[in-house]
Parts: sequence; structure tokens; C-alpha cells
Amino acid sequence: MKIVSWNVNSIKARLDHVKRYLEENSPDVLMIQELKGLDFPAEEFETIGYHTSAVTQKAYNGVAIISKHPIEIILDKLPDDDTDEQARYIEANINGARVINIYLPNGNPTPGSKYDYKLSWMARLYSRLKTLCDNDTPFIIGGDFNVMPEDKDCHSPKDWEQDALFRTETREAFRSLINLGLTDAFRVFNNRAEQYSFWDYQAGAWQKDNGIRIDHFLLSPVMADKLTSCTINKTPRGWNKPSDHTPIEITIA
DNA sequence: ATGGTCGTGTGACGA
Repeated sequence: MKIVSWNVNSIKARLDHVKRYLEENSPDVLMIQELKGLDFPAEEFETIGYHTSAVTQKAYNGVAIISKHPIEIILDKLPDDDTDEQARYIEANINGARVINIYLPNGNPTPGSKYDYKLSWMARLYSRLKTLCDNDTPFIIGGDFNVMPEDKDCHSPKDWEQDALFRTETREAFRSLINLGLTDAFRVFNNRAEQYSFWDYQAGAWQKDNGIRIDHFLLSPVMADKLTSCTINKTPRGWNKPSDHTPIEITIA
């Protein structure tokens, strides 16, 4: 089973990109983030043989699952804060597997309320994933984590020291997820530095390959045992009018 | 380089 995560930076602006990606790569499950609008064009995917489920809001955020197999929604928001209206979390059973798609808050600038929200969101995510671990529910979580786990996930760590995607507290919170027993799928197969999933639109970042690795798949132990590949597919970042992110792809036996 | 680029929705803000 091929499962992919991709921050598309607006589904309206990237509809043709997503359809082209599906046609050329035929994933079983495509998780997308940053839909950036209330409307989700479900029929566009249904007519080419995919089920969909989306969690949206006006203008910002938004996550969706596009799947060849039926989608049984388990949760459409991260538990433990009823006042949180941001569309960043969707959890489902697909083809016998628990699958979670997240758009973790960016958190800049730091310090400030946005960074506080990011850290509290990560604490709530830890709590949810711990519950799944405690209940022996195998799962795959993918998405835009807005976290660089290590120095080698950017070009110049010094430039990022105060950034919400790299601050010590952020990486500690990410490691606490790993320490639940989860596997960073990409690092099973590729331990090289500067393997990026995002390049800013500004200052020729793509042309200079000045990117960051912030899109991830984490797998619980039973799922990690079934993992057979994980790659970052840079091709869609080179298309015309691209998203600033590119897809990360895993294969599960 | 005290800039630079996108997208939403048509302002100002978010990334």
C-alpha cells in the first residue's frame, strides 16, 4: 500500500497538480494539507476512482484524505481543547490501517501566542498518540509537522535557532513523539543531510536547494515492521506554479 | 539585500 503526504498550499490553486500526481503515481492514499478554503472539490476525485474526506475552514489550514479504499472517519479534530476551531487533524481507518493526517501549527513568531499554541497542540498530539500506543492500535501518522527534527534537516542551523520550526522546545516535543516508540520513516532508508521536503518561494530557495525537511511519516512499531520504502519525490516541486512543499511517499507491505 | 514570493478574498495576514 502506497501512502503519500503533501502540503499543497491551496487545493483550489493546486487542483490540476494533485490530479496529475494521482494519475502519474497512483497512490492508495494521498493525505493533503493547507487546503486554504471551505470548499473541497470531492467530485473531482470521485470521478477518477477515489474516496475523499476533508476537514476545512475559511481561508486557512484544512486537511483531506484521498483514498482508493473507503474511509471510516474516527476523529476530525485533535482532542482536549473544545475551543480549538483550526482544521488541522483527521484520523481514519483505511483498508484495516489507522491513518492520521496532520497540519501541525507553524508557530512563528517566537516567543508569542502562536508559538504557545504550537507547543500546546504538540502536547495534545502526544496525548492522542500515547492513547493509541497504550491501546495497541497500530497507526501511521503523516503530514506537515512544521518541525525540523535535527540540524541536518536544514542548511544552516544557526539561521534557524529562534525559529518555531527548529527551536529546542519544538525538537524536544518532536522527540517525545519518537520516544513513544515511533519510527521516522524517512530516516530508516536515508541518513544523509539536507534531504528537503520544503523550499521557500522567496530568494531562489528551490534553485539553490536551500530547503528544510518538515514533512514526515511516523509509524508505530507494528507498522514500522511493514515499512518497505520512504522517499521524498522532488518532481512536483519543479512543476509550473508549484506548492512550496513536495510529496513524501511510503510503501507498507 | 531591514528585501524577497505566494494564497486567500478583496484587508491584512499567514507561511
